[in-house]
Amino acid sequence: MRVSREQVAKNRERIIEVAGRAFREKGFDGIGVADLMKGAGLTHGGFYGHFASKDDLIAEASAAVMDRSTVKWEKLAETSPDKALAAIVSSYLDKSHRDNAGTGCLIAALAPDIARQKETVRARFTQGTQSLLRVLAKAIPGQSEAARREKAIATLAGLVGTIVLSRAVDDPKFADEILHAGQEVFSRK
Amino acid sequence: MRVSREQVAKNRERIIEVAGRAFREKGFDGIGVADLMKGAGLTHGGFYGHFASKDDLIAEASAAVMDRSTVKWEKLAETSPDKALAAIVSSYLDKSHRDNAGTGCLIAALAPDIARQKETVRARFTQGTQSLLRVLAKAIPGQSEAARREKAIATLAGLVGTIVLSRAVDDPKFADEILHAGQEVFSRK
DNA sequence: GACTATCAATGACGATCATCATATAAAAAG
DNA sequence: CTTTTTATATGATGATCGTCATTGATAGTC
Repeated sequence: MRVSREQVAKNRERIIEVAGRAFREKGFDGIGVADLMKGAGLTHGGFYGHFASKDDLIAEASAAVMDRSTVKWEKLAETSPDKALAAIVSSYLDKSHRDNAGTGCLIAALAPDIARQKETVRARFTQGTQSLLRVLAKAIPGQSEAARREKAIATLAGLVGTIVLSRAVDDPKFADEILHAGQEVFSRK
Repeated sequence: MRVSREQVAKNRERIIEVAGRAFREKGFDGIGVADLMKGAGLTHGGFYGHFASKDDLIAEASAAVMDRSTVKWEKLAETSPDKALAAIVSSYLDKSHRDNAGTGCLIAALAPDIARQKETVRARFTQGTQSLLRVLAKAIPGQSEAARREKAIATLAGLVGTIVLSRAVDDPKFADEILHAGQEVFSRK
C-alpha cells in the first residue's frame, strides 16, 4: 500500500532513528534489516525503497547521530560559556550516558566497528568528528589555537576511552572508579 | 584421524592465537568458526572438541591477548625504569600499532563489543584491565598511590581513545594528527 | 601386537542474514 | 473520475552462521 509523501519522509527518518539507536546498542552486525524495519513499524521488504543497502543506512544513521552530538555540545557550551569544557565533560562522563549507549555518543559505542566500515561511512564519521572537535576546541580556555586543538583531540580521546572502559568492565565499583577518574583528569584545563 | 597429546594442545593454542588476531581485525562477529578453524589449519567440525562454544573461545582468546599486553608493558617498564610511562605511551601510540589492530591492544580493537559480551568474557577482560592498570600505575612517577591509580586509569582511557579515533578516521593526515596529540598530552607526567 | 579412547573430517541441521522480484493498494497527476 | 506512479507487504533467494551427529583414523594403553 502506498502512503503520502510526508509519511514516506517520516518513515525514512524513523528507520534512521531506530537504526541509530539499535546500532549503538547492539553493534552494526548485532541487528538485521528485518528487525530494524519491524522497530520502525514496517516490514522488511520496503527497506530497499529507502536505502540502497544496509551500508547506506549505516552511513546515514551514523552521520545523523554525530550531528546530534555536535548540536548537544554546542548547546552545552552556550548555556555555560565560562565553564563550557566542564559542562561537556561532566555531561559526557555521566553514569546515565555510560548506561544508555543507545542514546549516547556514536564514537564510544562503535568506534572500532567504524574503522572496519566502508569509505562512505568513515568519510561521514570523519566530518562529524571534526565538527565535534571544533566545538570542543572553542570550549577550551586560553592558549594558542594549536594548543587548544591539541587539547581538544586528547580530551575527546580521553572521554571516549573512559566511557568505553567503564562500559566494558564487569565490576560496578570499578566502572564507577573509571568514570570518576576521567571526570577528575579531563576536567582540568 | 587422531593426533598426539602435544598436537592437541598445539592445535588448541593455535586456534586461540588465530582467533585473537582475527577478532581484533574483523570483530567478534566478523569471522565465523569455520574460517577460524581453517586459519588454524583444521576443519570446522573439530571446533567443539576444543571449546564449548564460540563464546567460550571469545573468552579464552580475549584473556590471552590481555595477558600478552600486560607482559609487554611490564617488559617496557623494566627496560627503561626511569622513563617507564613514556616508553609505554610511545609504544602504544605508534603508527604501527594503529595500523595493525590484529596484533595490538584488545581494548582498542574491541572494547565496545566486549561490553556486549557474556559475563564470562567481561569478567576475564576486567581482570586483564586491572593487571594493565597495576603495571601502568607503577610506571607513573611520584605522588600518592591513589593519585597514581587515578592517573593510570585516565591515561589508559586516553591511549585507547586515541588509537580508536585514529583508526576510525578516514583522512591519513587527520589520523596522524590525532596520534601526535595523544603522544604529546599523555606523555606528560 | 591388539584394544580402546579420542581427535579431527565430513556433512547436515535449522536459524538468520542481506537482497530482491512480484503483488497490492493507495496517493498523485491528468 | 480515470490513469499512472510508487511505497509498502509478501515471499523467496542464496549465503553464511553456530552447532552437532557420525565416521574414520591413529595415539595411548594393556
